[in-house]
Amino acid sequence: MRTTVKDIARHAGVSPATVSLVLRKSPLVADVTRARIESSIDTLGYVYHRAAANLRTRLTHTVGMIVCEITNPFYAELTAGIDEALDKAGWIAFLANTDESPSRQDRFVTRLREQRVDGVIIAPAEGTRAEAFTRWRSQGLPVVQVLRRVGRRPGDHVSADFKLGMTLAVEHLLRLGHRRIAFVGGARSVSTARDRTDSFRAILSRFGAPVGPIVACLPTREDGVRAVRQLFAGRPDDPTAVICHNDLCAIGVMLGLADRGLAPGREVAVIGFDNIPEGALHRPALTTVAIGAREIGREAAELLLRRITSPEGEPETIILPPKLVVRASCGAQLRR
Amino acid sequence: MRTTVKDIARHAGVSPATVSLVLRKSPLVADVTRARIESSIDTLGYVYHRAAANLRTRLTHTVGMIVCEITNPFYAELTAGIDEALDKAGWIAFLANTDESPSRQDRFVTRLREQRVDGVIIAPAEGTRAEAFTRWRSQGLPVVQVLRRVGRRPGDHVSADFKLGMTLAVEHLLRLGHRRIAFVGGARSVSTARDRTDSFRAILSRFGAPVGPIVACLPTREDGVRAVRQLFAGRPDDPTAVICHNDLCAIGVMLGLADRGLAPGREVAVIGFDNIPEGALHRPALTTVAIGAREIGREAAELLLRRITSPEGEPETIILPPKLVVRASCGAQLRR
DNA sequence: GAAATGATTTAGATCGATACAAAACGAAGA
DNA sequence: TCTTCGTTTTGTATCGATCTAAATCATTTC
Repeated sequence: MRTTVKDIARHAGVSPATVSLVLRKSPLVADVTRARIESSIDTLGYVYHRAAANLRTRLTHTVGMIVCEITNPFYAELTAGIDEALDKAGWIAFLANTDESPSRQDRFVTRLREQRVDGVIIAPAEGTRAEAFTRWRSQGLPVVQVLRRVGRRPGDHVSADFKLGMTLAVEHLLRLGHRRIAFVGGARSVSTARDRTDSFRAILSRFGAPVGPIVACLPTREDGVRAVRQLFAGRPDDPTAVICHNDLCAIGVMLGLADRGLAPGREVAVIGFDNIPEGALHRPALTTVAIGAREIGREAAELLLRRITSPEGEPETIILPPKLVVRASCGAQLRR
Repeated sequence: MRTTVKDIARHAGVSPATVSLVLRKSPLVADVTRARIESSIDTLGYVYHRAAANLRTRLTHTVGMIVCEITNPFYAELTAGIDEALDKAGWIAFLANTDESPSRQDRFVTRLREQRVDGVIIAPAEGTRAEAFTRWRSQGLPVVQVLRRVGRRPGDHVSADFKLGMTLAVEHLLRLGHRRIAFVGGARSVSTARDRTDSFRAILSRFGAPVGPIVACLPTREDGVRAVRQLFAGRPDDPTAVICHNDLCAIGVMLGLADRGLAPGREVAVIGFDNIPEGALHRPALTTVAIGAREIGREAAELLLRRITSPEGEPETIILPPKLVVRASCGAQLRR
């Protein structure tokens, strides 16, 4: 039998209502009474039963965190950022890893709503339909999208400026003299992939440079290795530089190049996106467009908490600027 | 105003009690009635309020998952395994990332107990005191430790047989003819580190081989690089093989060796622990003692669910056998 | 046709806290 | 001494489901 507010009340010789006031740190209670009750709480080893309280207050102080792929270091970092910000505010998050399955994602959202989470942060699984978001919103569930964006309707969203990131990467390569620049990672049906592909094309054309080949690639090291085989034929018009959807493929591409006897960073420039720790220590060290995953996580958590306290506020879109981190894989040091 | 059991009861022309029976899939309800109620549930768009139900049933169908370092790919994989098994059983987990801080860990446990989780899976932060576990257990909170083990008291625990793993690694190197084998990753005050260091010593002595130097190293790539500087002096009695606490340091060691002009896999053999994806694609590919992180996660989740249903059962210790995955970094292919 | 049986359904208390309105108290002022 | 007023405390209904024991109801049996 667990100790409850009633037990404490009896022990301290007051009413349950007063105990409740103390628990909620209300200023109404006299100091002597408060002290007495607090000592009762200690001696009885009471544990606050938030779920019971929630029944009346309608706030559970919990949120859901739905991630498409927790084993990707980038998303691991994102969840760490979310967790950090929530912890600071005294909240806590359910984690659900969808592994890119929209049906798992649906199931999780249902489960989270049953638990009455106050809101959800979601990096949508590939194939999520915009309809899902309008449904959740119509059910009064605050939802913040991170990174990927589904649908056109305004909604809370935290991401990075991938267009700017791509501009930085392309400009950098053009400045280094590259004219045959390829993009690896095109075809996926998520906004973050489309953003990058589109702006890759747009920026190259804007600079009057030829738009190099675009090769589909999953965001994995393995598929990066594979993409190299598709991209390099050993002909004189092979690309001299490759921009990759993310660091995982970039690392794959570097491995694939090395397998083919092409030295990344010397014979072919490689640039990734994300700036995962692994890239900094790879040889050659990976030049990359740094997307602050932890920071995006923090911002998303803070935005969600704002939205929960004011559900009727204007939707916010927070786009953080990326930074180009120049290391060895783009050959910049070399040409100096 | 949310729809409740009462609303459904009114709509279907029955009592709330009957609706509750339908929600719990009780066989007591007549088929016609059940159908009618289910259609009411659909038309009213009812969402089950699990938290309210929990108040009576004492089971929340939630667990806590406390991880010491979510950004380590190994632990990311572990959480994916836990999440997978819980999902299958219809449960869901809170995630808390302690970043190796025992005080954060304490705070999280308190918060989880307030949420009345039915149990906790924990990879304890470095510096966790055994007293914490006895406290939690005395409070009736089922706790399963994963990997690291704190204290000597019997308790539920899922891990891998690191001693066996170390044996496999050492035997392999001895068979390849190595006599000067070093261990990188000694000093941390967690059981998984002690296990490895101790059995490193024990096994080498058992085989009558000299026990090479043991160098402290954090489980990061960076510190692996640093350890190399400490270990290799360019003298003839430098080690010819290095076994590392985990794959992250092993990769660091390989990078450090390359920086020094020593080819890992040819001039120095390197073996890690964990088998994270990154290692398979590193060049040279990393030979490693594979610890099935996802599987350990699944086992831990299943064990916790068992413990929750029978709190008085005997504590279980599940130790999964590791496997040596031979790739290029140990030079095995070379010597054939 | 009454009694017994089994299948369904339900009233009402309950889980553990909070919200609200009202009560008790003590000090100050008339 | 009696009001009045501000401070503190409390009784009771409530959140949304479940549990228990008891009430209906439809059959079957004698």
